[in-house]
Amino acid sequence: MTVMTSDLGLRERKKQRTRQAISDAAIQLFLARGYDAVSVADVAAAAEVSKPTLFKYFRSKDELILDRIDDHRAEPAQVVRGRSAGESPLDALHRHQLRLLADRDPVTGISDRPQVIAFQRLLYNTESLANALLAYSIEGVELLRDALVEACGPGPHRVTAGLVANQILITTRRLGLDNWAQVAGGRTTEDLYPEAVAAVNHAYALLRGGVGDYCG
Amino acid sequence: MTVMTSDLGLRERKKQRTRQAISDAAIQLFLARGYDAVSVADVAAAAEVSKPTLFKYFRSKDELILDRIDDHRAEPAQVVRGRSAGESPLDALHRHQLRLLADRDPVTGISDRPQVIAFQRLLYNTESLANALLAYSIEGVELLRDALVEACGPGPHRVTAGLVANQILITTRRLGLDNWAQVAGGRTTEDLYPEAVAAVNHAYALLRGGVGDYCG
DNA sequence: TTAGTTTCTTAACTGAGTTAATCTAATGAA
DNA sequence: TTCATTAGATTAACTCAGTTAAGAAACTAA
Repeated sequence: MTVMTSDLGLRERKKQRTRQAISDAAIQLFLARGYDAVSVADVAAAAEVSKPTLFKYFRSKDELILDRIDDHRAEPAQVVRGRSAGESPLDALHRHQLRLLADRDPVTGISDRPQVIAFQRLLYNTESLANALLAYSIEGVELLRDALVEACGPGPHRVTAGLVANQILITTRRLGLDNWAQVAGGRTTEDLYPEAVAAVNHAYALLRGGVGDYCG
Repeated sequence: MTVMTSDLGLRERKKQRTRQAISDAAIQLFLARGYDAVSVADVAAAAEVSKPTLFKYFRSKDELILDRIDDHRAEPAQVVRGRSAGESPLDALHRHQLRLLADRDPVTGISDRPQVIAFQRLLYNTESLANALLAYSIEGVELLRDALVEACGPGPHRVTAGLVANQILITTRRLGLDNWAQVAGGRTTEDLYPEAVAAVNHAYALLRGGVGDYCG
């Protein structure tokens, strides 16, 4: 007679709890003392597991943090593929970006939740994490390129779709970084939100119409 | 009576030779056996110095490689600042890019020198190096942004110049990566060169005129 | 309950990077 | 030339990230 508390077996539930315990201990310690001042041994001890166990759940120290970031890598490609009939890929991505902003999604760099702010500070102030995040943010280029090719063809040149995908992703990243810089500088979310919307609109206008008007 | 062999003292000359010896040993071993299969201790031994000495000359294992890459980070900003009267920043950058290509500069991804090809393979096939390279390639954004602001003003929105700088640098990187992929796939330089020129021209047309024509 | 499997711990290891004490050798002034 | 100064190197020992192997503990299914 199995207990009905969960669909998964006890073993699976324990694994989930262990993973969560490690992750929680890591975030808490990193936020309290800083990434570099905390060793993985400290995290393991706080989570009451051994070091090898920690590395069975997380591939590296970086991943203890990066795991907490919602995976947006495949999103742009999905947005392009899932757009409504008659909508252009760029319109769909633009609309999606405004949606994320309205939801105050952490990727946009706009959030007033203190935990989120502290977490982002950790991310952007730790070199190895910031580098990993940059790599992460354009990891989806090929996916987006494929989606664009599907939607619009390869374009007039072999490199077109890839270049466009790159521009879109780096622009998204920059917008997020820029908002974060403002928030880190003390701006409030309410204060910043209209500007952030305008920035997204402006960025998409740049993408669509080019930078020729600005700087020749 | 000082010997006239060099302007620098013996001590300084020895330092230069030591640095070179470490760098040479590192590249040679990495190319022969692969980055991960060679330890810094191996490099130090081959260069006949101690490990702490190695780390006095190079901050990390990565830097043993990255040190060999010509520093192009400040170049875009310099190109913009040093452009001839009447030339737009984008035109200057475009021209500069074609110049690098004509010179078969390694950054362009086009080179038929086997050493360069082997070196690039090492760079792009080693995750930590590829990540570092990505970070490196857009490290000059703020410099370029400042140069653009100087040349064209901040633009119609707070974020404009930064977004444009980002797009230019990521585009340059992508062009290089794309060329490298072709070379790595067996294309010859002569074969590829005209395409690469066309790609640069196309990329700058995209930057100038936007992607709107391609994908809405 | 037990056999079989998965997961955990312990202990010891490799490799990157650092630190402190000690030693060597280039330098420059007497 | 000589010698004190000082920059640079070495040795040895250390911290920390990440891995491996052997065995102990515990969930699962019968």
